[in-house]
Amino acid sequence: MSSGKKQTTLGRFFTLPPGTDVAVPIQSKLRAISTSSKPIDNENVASLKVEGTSSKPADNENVASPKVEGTPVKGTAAKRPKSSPDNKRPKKQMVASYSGETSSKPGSSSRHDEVDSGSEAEKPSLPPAAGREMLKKLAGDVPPAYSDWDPGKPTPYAALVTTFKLLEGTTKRLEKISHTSRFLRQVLRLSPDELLLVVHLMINKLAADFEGVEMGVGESLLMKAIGESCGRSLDKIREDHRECGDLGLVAMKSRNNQLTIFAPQPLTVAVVHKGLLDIAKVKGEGGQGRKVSAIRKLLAAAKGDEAKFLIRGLEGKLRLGLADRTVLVSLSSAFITHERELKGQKPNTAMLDEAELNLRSVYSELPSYEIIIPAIREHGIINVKQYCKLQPGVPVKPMLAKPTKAISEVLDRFENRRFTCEYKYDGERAQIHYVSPKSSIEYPPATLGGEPIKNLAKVFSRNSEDLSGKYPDILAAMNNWVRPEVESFVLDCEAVGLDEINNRLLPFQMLQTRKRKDVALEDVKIRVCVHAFDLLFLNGKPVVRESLSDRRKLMHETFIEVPNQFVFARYMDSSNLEEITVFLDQSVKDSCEGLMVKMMDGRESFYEPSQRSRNWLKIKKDYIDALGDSLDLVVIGAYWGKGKRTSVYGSFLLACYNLGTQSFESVCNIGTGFSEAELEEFYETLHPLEIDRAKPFYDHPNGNAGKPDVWFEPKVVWEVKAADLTLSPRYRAAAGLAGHRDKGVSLRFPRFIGPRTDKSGDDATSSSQIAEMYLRQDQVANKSAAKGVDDNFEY
DNA sequence: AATGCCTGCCC
DNA sequence: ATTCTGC
DNA sequence: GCAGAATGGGCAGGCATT
Repeated sequence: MSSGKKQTTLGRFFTLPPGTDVAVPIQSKLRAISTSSKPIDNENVASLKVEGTSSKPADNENVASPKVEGTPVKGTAAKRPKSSPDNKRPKKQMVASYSGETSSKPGSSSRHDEVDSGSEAEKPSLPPAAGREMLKKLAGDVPPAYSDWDPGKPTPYAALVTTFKLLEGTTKRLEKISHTSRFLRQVLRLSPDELLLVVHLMINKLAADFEGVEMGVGESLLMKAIGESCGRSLDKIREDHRECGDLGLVAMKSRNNQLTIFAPQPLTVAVVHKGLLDIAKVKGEGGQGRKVSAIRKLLAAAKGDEAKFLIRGLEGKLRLGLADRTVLVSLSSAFITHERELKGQKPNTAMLDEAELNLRSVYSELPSYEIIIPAIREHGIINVKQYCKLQPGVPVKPMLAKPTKAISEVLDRFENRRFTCEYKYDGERAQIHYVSPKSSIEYPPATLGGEPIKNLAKVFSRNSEDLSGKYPDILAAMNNWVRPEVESFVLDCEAVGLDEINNRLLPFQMLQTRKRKDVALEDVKIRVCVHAFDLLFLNGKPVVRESLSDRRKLMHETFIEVPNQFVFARYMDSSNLEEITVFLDQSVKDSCEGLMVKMMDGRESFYEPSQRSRNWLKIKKDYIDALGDSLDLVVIGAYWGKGKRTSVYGSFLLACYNLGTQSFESVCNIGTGFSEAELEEFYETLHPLEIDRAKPFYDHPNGNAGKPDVWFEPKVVWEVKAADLTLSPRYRAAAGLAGHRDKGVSLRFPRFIGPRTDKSGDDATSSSQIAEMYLRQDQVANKSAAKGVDDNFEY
């Protein structure tokens, strides 16, 4: 199933007004292939059960191994192979035609493949034929999809929406880039001053993340607005939403059924942007009502698909298969093509590649379109590098890590390279920026119309939010650990909660209770220790293109460790499997999540997230098969899926079994780990088990909040994995047994591993086992060991 | 003033 | 966060 | 392997309701 298909897939009972082009729901087709809907209630099912309950052809790999009864703890659960590729049901052919376009051959590689293929000296070779076709399109042989508006006049919102529709019509990334680039070029040609606005609407942002502009609008308010705007009841809207899994579609449908008396003024990109900004700004008493009426006003001016994308934008999910990274590439192509066009020429492949590499590298240092776009317009995409450099005040996108399933995988990947292992701390990412008042350099403003930066101390989050107001303690202590001669720096760290009494790190759940806004130094209750692991900028110069080995050295020379305030992340440089294993174990004992593994030398160790964002590896115990907490839980409810999960269950409510009270206590929802085929299958097998209401022996809060859309007979059991067990205000599992009067236990990062067809509902993991697993955890066990009896301690 | 619901943001 | 999927 | 889109628990903060 591809994203393009999903976006246009509608619910089972939902129909659109005539003239709306929408793909046939795949589910109906897949369901026809699926045969058996026999409930899984048989106790004596042995090895062949999996086949009995699915439409899969016989396949030796699908034999579920029997499992020791009654021991659903760590690592004992039977492993169930995932469906092998040849099991997959035939996929629907995608209809992705637009103006005579022939799509490129499947399997053909693109120039991006070439660029990413990883050699140290990467000079892309010529792409194969299909790629060249695409490049020609990028270079502008095809006329714009939306006819030109008057130059200098506002960009019609309809033009953007036309592009969005084209994007929905294909799953191919190169085609998406082509459409996007073509439209951006049109904007550059006709209304260049609006390019920034357009790009912002494409990535669905109103301002830089660190400016803290919040929409304050979610599903609830949107449903209200759509209902009011179209004169339909909230219940009707909810019903539609359940059926088509997308509020944008609901809005479009509702508007199309509505008689419009006055033809509204056509929306422009600028008007929409301003409208959204105004909605975001609304605050205070009666604010929600004012937000709703502002949304209504925008909606009233929206025609057809405009309503769909307006609402999707407000919901924060455009579902275009187009996000930051693809826009970045499209933008580079648009600029170079536009620049060449002005000279009556076209860019060749090398130029396109150069432009892309340039923009990626610029964005890597200074991820702010607000600054980059005007700079490119002024200096050209080839020269812009000199003008846009990493600087304090603009948060860098952080390097991320790829999960690895075994230490041996790490060794394979980094074979013959020098690498380092660092503790992976369980806190909050903190990118610390600093410019000393004594600094001789003045940095450009971080935003359009902002002040130049002379003196600054800020903390940014993993997602570039400004956390300075949350961590006044970090900022106030900086003079303890920054050498006085330091002029400026950007430092990548993890802020971790500190238990000073026991001299340990606090669990994340504890750190989370810190206040967030405008915290005064005296009000800090949870102390924090900064664990620094990388240096991105020092004394006026970016160091992201130095090797990690050099960056680390610089970092150690520049800062002073102060116990419990500022330390360097603990690390070990070894390629020895056994030593790494020991270090991993040690990290867990020290309240960490596992290890980060990073290359030490060469290009691959640079800090360039837009070039290769997942160049680091992470290894945690629960990634390793046969390690980590595994539970067998009963499916007692489900929620309707949205977006690409429309018309199947998108997530499920799971429970454990309390042997004493003979009741099923809710543990968690689960929504990841399923293949699309499995989601289809589970809809088939669970739908017949739906019941009107919760069983009296289901223990789950009564409120509307966590109530599933449907309840089930307690028959189906699944194996589920989690990183940790946590105290829960919301779930009932082992309530009271974990040493905290009313709180139950839930799972951190739960994911689906496989069905346990050999188990019936009351064979599920029991409440007491869950309590035991919770109490056994290092952080819980060690805490009371150190502190003495401490069972009434409340988080 | 207390409670409940919603949203955004951490992981 | 974790996981799956098309390219 | 990337990029995108599904989905998790749980907290503070802000508004609405009682």
